Amino acid sequence: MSRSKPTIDDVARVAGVSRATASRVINNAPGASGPLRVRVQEAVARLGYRPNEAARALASGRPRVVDVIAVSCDLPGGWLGSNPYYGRVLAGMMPLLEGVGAQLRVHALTHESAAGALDELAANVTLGAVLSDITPTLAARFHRRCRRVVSLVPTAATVPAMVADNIGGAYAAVTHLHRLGRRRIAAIHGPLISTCAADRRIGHLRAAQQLGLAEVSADAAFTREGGYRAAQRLLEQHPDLDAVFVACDLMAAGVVQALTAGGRRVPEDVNVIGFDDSVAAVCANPPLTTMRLPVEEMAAAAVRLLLSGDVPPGHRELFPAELVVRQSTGSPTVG
Amino acid sequence: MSRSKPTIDDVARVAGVSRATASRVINNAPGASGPLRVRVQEAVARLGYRPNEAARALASGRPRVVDVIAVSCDLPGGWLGSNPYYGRVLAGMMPLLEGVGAQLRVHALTHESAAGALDELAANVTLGAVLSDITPTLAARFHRRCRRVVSLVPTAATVPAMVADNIGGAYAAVTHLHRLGRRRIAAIHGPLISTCAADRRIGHLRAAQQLGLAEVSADAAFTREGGYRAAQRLLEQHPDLDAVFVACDLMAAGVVQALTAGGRRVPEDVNVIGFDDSVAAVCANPPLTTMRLPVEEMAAAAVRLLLSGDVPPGHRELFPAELVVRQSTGSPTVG
DNA sequence: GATAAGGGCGAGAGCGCTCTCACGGGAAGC
DNA sequence: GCTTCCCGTGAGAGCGCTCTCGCCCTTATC
Repeated sequence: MSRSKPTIDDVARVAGVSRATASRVINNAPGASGPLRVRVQEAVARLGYRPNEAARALASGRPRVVDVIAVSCDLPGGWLGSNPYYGRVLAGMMPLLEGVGAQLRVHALTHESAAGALDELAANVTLGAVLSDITPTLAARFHRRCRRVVSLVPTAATVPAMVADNIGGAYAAVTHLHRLGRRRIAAIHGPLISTCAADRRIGHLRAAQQLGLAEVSADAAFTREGGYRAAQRLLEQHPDLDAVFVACDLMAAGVVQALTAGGRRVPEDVNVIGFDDSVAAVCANPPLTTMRLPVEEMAAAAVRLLLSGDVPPGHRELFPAELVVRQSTGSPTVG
Repeated sequence: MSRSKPTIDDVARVAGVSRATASRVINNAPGASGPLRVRVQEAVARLGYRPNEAARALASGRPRVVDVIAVSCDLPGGWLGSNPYYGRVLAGMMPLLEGVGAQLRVHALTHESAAGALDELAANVTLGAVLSDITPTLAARFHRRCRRVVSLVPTAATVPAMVADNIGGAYAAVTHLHRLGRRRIAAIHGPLISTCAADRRIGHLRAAQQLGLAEVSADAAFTREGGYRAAQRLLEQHPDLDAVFVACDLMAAGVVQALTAGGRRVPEDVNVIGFDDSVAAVCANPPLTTMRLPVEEMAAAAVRLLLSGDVPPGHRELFPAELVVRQSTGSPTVG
């Protein structure tokens, strides 16, 4: 049937060679040469042959797929739509995968469905999985079932991870505000379930203690609304605050809005510093000073480790957070 | 070997049934019943059996995978990291795919590599492909090679599409500004290569003509920087403008910043209206009035069509853009 | 000139699963 | 009590590919 897609057998027949030789040529493997190579290539071109991924995966036992897994609190995929952070993860992986002809599969799970779904996923991991958001317990469980996995957030010690220096970043952020002469520095932290948020909290507390600052803080979800409301609360309780350290840019954008709405000028009256350097930081007005996380680099490093085939348990690389100064802390820098 | 993963044969042996029956139970297919069902399920649980996706895909001839394809101008994946729009596409598809146990594969292509890569992809499309960003030519080519495809942007007429009413939305946006009493309305359009941008331009021009407005506009890339610079240019040439229609929120966030930097108050001096209702719109300060596109719904509708199995060429559904009023056009609404 | 060594090539056995088909036994119909 | 039908079950043939073998022909070695 000319209707159905050509298979490698068709190619072999047309080229007048065996299926094995056709396979060798198609995969650029040694052991076939000269005129046969050309004949096979011609046949491929003539038939418009494209290898079937599924068959290739089954026969070789190692499909070329990297899975990205995020466990979020709410709707499956809710995070992807609202938090620009995750886009950077995918963006960082893409060029590398492109290079080796691997594919990217995205899985968004809710906490309820996570346990079962993760087992299912673990059984079908091929090149490897990247955990972009997950709790330590679930990560450890996943790692127990599948070794080819790298986490992008701090988790159990055994799980290989490419993690940002959240503690150091938060510490540096608070220190920066202090250096600018701010003394009544409040903090808005993320949800406790997030290990990133927990680390940023630690960094903040450490800095506050060392600098002798009062520990003024509020908790919020990693959303703009969360930041907005937390800032309102903070403003009520501490109307004289002169700086806010916010654990995520999305929240920080809300904080700036709340401050403006509350009659404060940013940065003149109150300095704001965010975290992540996501699109929310540059879209805020004024643009946010923030701690840039090399998310793309971390994601790329995770993929590189997975592609290397050797993912030692406990392997951990720490990526520094870098201060990006924009206008929300008083710099004249303009985008 | 207890080392290697259990197969369906192992399950069948342990359960004391045939492979066929095991398959029936595992897939919830009719034709197996009573005690056998239980025995198979017990065996599955005991062995920790998980079906192999690749084998399943090969044998059934229809792997459960939906591909999302975007062709961007720059780096592979660059768009994903910088434009929150695409996250919404993925988020919209996720719940539906979850429901049917299908997977989501993401492909980010550059214009150079697109042609060849698209052919490759078209040959391996299974449940279907969603084109989230592509030129009409490439879309038509893809559709010629693979019918199971839906575009989320306006393309060639033959390609099935779930598209937003970009023309009507832009028209409504400009009309809204006019209704607020604004008369010196400028526009910032997106790149010509984007059909969405082209349609929004048409809508703007149509409204400008009907309302008797001067056609003041600038072009920019769909980025915050692009919006910022275009606004600066516009402000130089037309310092008296009192409103700006911007073809995308990301640009609009930059526009607000440029206006603020140029000493204009938003919304008092200049009204700004964006497009998309992305995270950039709510992060901007003041939050942006914008034309909300039901991106998630469009993406979901695309998936639903693909899952239905019947994707008639030329099929097209138009999704209305909805005005979301926030502060950048003077409303007192606060997030 | 005989034997060893090497490399190109094809035959064929799976990879783990789905699905068709044929079989057999119990219920229904006469 | 015999035929007919139906439904639960198992045997087995692939799905399209990779990869191991072993064959055979060529080249190197003594």
